[in-house]
Amino acid sequence: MDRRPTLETVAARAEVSRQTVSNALNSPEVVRADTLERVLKAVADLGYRPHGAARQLRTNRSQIIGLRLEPTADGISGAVLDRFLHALTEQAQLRGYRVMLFTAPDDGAEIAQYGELVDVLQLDAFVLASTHHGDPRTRWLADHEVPFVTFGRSWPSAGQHVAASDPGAPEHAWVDVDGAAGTSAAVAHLLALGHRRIAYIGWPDGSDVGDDRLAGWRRSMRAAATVDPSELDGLTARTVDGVGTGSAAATRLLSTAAPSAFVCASDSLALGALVVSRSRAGASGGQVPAVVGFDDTPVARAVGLTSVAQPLAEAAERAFTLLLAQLHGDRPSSGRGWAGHQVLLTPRLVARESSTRAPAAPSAPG
Amino acid sequence: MDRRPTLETVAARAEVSRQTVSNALNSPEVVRADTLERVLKAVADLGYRPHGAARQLRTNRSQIIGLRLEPTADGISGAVLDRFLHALTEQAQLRGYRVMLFTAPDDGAEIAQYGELVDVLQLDAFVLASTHHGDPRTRWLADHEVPFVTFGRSWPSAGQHVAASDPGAPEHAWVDVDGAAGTSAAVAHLLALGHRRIAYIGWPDGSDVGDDRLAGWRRSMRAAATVDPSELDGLTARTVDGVGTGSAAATRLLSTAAPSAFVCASDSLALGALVVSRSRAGASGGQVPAVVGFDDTPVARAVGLTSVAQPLAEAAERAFTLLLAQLHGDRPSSGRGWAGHQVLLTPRLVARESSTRAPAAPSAPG
DNA sequence: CAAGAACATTTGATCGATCCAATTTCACGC
DNA sequence: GCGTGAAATTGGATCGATCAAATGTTCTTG
Repeated sequence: MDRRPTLETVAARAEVSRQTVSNALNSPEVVRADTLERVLKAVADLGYRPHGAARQLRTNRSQIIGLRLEPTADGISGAVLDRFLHALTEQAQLRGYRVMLFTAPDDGAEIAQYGELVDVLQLDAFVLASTHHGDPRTRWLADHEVPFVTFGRSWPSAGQHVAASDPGAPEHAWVDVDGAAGTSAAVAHLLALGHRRIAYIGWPDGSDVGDDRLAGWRRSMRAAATVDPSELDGLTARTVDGVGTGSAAATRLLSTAAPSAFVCASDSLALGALVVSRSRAGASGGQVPAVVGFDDTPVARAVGLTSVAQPLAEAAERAFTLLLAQLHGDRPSSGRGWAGHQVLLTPRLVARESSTRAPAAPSAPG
Repeated sequence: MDRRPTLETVAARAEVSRQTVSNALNSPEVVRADTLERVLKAVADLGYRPHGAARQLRTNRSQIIGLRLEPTADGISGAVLDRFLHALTEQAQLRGYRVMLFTAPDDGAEIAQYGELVDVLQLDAFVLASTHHGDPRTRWLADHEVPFVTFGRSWPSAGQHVAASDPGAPEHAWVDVDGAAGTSAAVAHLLALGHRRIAYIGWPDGSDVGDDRLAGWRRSMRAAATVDPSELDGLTARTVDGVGTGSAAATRLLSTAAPSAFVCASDSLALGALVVSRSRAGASGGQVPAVVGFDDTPVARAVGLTSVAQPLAEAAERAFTLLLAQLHGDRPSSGRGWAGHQVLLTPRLVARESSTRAPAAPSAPG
């Protein structure tokens, strides 16, 4: 029964010292070419693999990053974080890191977990799902100088406006997807199909992400000017997320504002609108209103719903790159904070059967 | 700048030796009561936390279990593993373990990852998603004596019948959900509602899980005898998973076998059947066929689809318990293999609006 | 009250890597 | 051939815990 090889074992076989083997693996440039070759051969022959714990004990780095698994998001869009997680795991693996999971019922417990994970397992960094301004979690991490990135902007707290005059040095690194650009693209897509009265079904006021998506629709509609700006409010519905609520909102909008298309803040809402749209086809024999959702969840693919897809693989990659920069020594500059460590990605519209051409004469119903 | 406290630090403060502190934390029963108290106070005062890497270096245990993140399951049911993962993480955390993720494009790469994770990070065990008989992954793990559990039975390989005469000692520990019991419960539910002609929409032959679910429906239908056994084949549709294929199958069955209800192998198929059912209501004004899905995914909840829910939290808990047994020394017995280390859980039916009462005179349409 | 067992605590070695300083080897110019 | 500085290599100390065995303390008991 041979024990697993250690540095010492390899050293003996290559007839060099422990340290030279270590150098050959970690700083090959300081080892003479022929020695290097000999050492690497010994490593290969013995199938040597460094012992993580031993290395960690000495270097104080675990090569592990932590991620909190959110309490099962029961919306349809739970799959979003799932895909992000997958991409992140892949990225980490590719660059010599691993992802460790943990759970916590609330922010306080999450912070307690940070402490434990940093002290006991020496996790090198964390990735957080969306945070808000002044979040106790980001504060804790920053205070303890633990590198981290968030997926989702750190939105300014309610009431605090972001003005050009407010330089507000960024508090941390983040990666996010431009929701406004997404709904904007949805509007552009529908306009190109000939739609003019495009309604919006979104979430109640107060959600940063929701407000952002609404803003994109609104901006594009104003720019297109296919309806009078005063009509925009009438073309907007705001309701809690869900399929049923989506259906209700769509029904209401159809009877009060006669839109020929819906842009929705989520696939759940869109699915609700889609059901109403399609049933309308059979019932009144008229044109089926077009529907566009958000997040491109599996459901969207399944039911042929046009949806705005977040570039999750790229988000994960950029997030990890930002982490690496910190792990390699990047620190916030005193004046500008974490300026330059933010990435805003543009989502992509995936067109499917749910967004069809508009009726021939949309503004003059015959 | 104080360094973080070590055993030595605590020992000094409690005026005992290193080892006594270690004992106080790991085997309190060997430490005298008053000493114990003094030590624990010092631990609390200093906020001491053991250093994971140091412990691991000595004990050869990482207290980490590995789980491969599958390449994003793009079906609707991807959420199933997601919820299992969450429950597993929680369980592990509760019992002093952590979950580490990794990815691999295929079985070979997965095995390579095992090697790396076991050698370098000394993962204590693995949890695998469903496996088949003679799976190279389970063989590798067994050969290397790495504890593991699978979520999903190890089905006998094709062509090999499971007979009472074939003792076939179980090859490993597993936890699974009884699919047949699930579809059986669905049939019972529908029978209770007065349905007699209950059709089944499942996957093509060859999938173990699929065949199991079909068997449950078939068994219950034979037992109920509400239709002639010869009709059962006509009430069965088998198609690849998907919403569109589900719709097609439902339409076909409705015209050829006139069922009043559908039991489906997945929520995707069920969603397809549901769309057909509901449109039929409006079109022909007749009774809406009932539909039951499988997995109780978020979509089912969203659209009001009755579905069979897998007890994922319990599955995770049992899986972890089986792992712990192995981590605490359980080994396969020479004759009976891993007998006794299998858990088959019964799923639970979640009734929603999609399963309604049958027409008054189902067998005598008027 | 001494001898021996049972209990409590301490000490030194060890896990396998990296850090750091010391030492040896090498290349080059004079 | 030798001194010199740079390059290459080495050996000892160290990270912070647990193991194993030795030592010290308390409790029985004849």
